[in-house]
Amino acid sequence: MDNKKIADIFNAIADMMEIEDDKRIFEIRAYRRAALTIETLQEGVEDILAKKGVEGLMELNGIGKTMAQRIEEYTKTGKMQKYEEMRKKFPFDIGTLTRIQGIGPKRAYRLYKALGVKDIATLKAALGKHRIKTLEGFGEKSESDIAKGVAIFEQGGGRMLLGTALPQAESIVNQLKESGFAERVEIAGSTRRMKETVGDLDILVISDKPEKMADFIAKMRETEAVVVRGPTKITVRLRMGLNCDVRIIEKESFGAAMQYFIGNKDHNVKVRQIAIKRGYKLNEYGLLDKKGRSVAGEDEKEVYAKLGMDYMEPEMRENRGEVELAQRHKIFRLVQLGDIRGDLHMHTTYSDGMDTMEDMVKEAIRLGREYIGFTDHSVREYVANGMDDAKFRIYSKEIERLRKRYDGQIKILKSSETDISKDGSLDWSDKILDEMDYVLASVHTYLNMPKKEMTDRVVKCIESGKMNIMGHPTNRLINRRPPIDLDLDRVFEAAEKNGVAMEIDAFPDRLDLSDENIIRAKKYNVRFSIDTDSHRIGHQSFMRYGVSTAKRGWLRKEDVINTLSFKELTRILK
DNA sequence: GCCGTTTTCGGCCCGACTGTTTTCAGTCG
Repeated sequence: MDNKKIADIFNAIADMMEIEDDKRIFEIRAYRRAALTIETLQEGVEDILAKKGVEGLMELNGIGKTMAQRIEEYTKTGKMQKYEEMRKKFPFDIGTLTRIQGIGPKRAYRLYKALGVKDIATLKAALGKHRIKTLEGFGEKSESDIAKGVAIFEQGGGRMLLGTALPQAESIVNQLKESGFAERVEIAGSTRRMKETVGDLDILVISDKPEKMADFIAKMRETEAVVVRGPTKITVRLRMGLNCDVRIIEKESFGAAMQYFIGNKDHNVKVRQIAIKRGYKLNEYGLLDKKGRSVAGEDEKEVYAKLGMDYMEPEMRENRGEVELAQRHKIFRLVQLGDIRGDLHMHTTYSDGMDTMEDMVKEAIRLGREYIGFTDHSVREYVANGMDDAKFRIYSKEIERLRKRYDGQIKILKSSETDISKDGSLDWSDKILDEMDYVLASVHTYLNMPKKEMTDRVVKCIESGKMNIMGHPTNRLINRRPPIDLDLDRVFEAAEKNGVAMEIDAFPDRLDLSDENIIRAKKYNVRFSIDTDSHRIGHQSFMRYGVSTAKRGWLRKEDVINTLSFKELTRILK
């Protein structure tokens, strides 16, 4: 897939144009916007070109004729003329240098001109000799900031899993609430939108003691260092490796600030454009009329309402059509955590789980589940201690024992996470499959099969009529393993025809299907199952990540099979 | 360079903080 590379090139072009002539700001922005679109695209640009040509690319947000042609040029020749020409004028690794905190295009260029800095290695050499602080416009502080930026860059500096970042954010929120200096504390930013990975934490606070609040934040046990500190904003570097921005907001502006700091950039740009069309100005302090008087600000819903829009949940605010929907007053209710009645994917000590079946049952009862399904691995999954036929008998007996023991408290379904073999068959005999209440089937082996073969394998299994749920359909691991190469449209089409549900695996490093792929699957009449894939009792509370991913994919309650009553569920599983 | 319920030209979101300046450029979100 060329997407990442093309996005990097567009960003580099924008950087170089900014050095050359920063008055062409709108052209520069156009390149950055195109880069963002391409980078977050789930489909390869070469696939779009193959299917719909340059026109297909031009349907994308921020991609016009020129950008589309440049993308096509790159996919055909491996080069982009515009970029190659500009590189002659700026022959240094601007893309990498500008990823260092504290270095933008202008400073990168000056470092290159004055000190011959071309990449990280030459930058480190210049730092070692303390040459940077001697340059005009730089000083002692700039040099040490850049040194810190390099250190952060080298230890990864990447985005963190939501499942790691959110608990940290919640812990900080609780501490701020208990500090006595805050009247209200809310998480904002991508964490609030429940994006699968998070680049930093954003927290909004109402406080009438901003100085004391900032002192408190600077001294929290999680804080490693203060990055910036002003009267309304403090940024700290957390020990866990994320930056945390805390903004101190007036009560009468809190809703406007929420609106401003929750939506992604594109969502906010659109909402502000709507404000302008209606004769207002929208910023983090409020919705202001021509005379600068605030017409809304304290309440977020009020801000949207004054703009003629429905309120929408944070998970929707990604500029994927929700703005237009809200203007037409067509925002609908998304599936909620409270709608979930059961969990259909969990492991126990019968395969690779860490807790016993009975402990898992007790935890599920504690969480208020009406039903659960056990899905220990089939024999081929030997690395996960998969069960053979004999072990399945014992597993089966234990499920029956627990059904009686916890009768009236919870319903227990018998299943197995069954391997989809290389040839598309299932890793159990039909006799054993018949004993199960439903079959969850997943790909775990031969992950590198070419697209056509992999798709044939999965589609054959779906069409066998023997499976009910496809477990973690793309088998990606966020930041660690790419998805298997599937033609998802063919998979979803087969799933629709055969009544097979697609799983939304809620495990924080899976979130599979992803939000984007859910949107794609929804074009077909596919249903979904949001499951935790728990391997110990604590994992059962991962459900919230799955539900938020479903919300990000715009799912309603009726799209999700485990919102059904036990009776309805067992009926459709048959 | 993109884009369209103020349309094919003329707009394009807005502000905070820092360092090194002496009124602001650069960076970041």
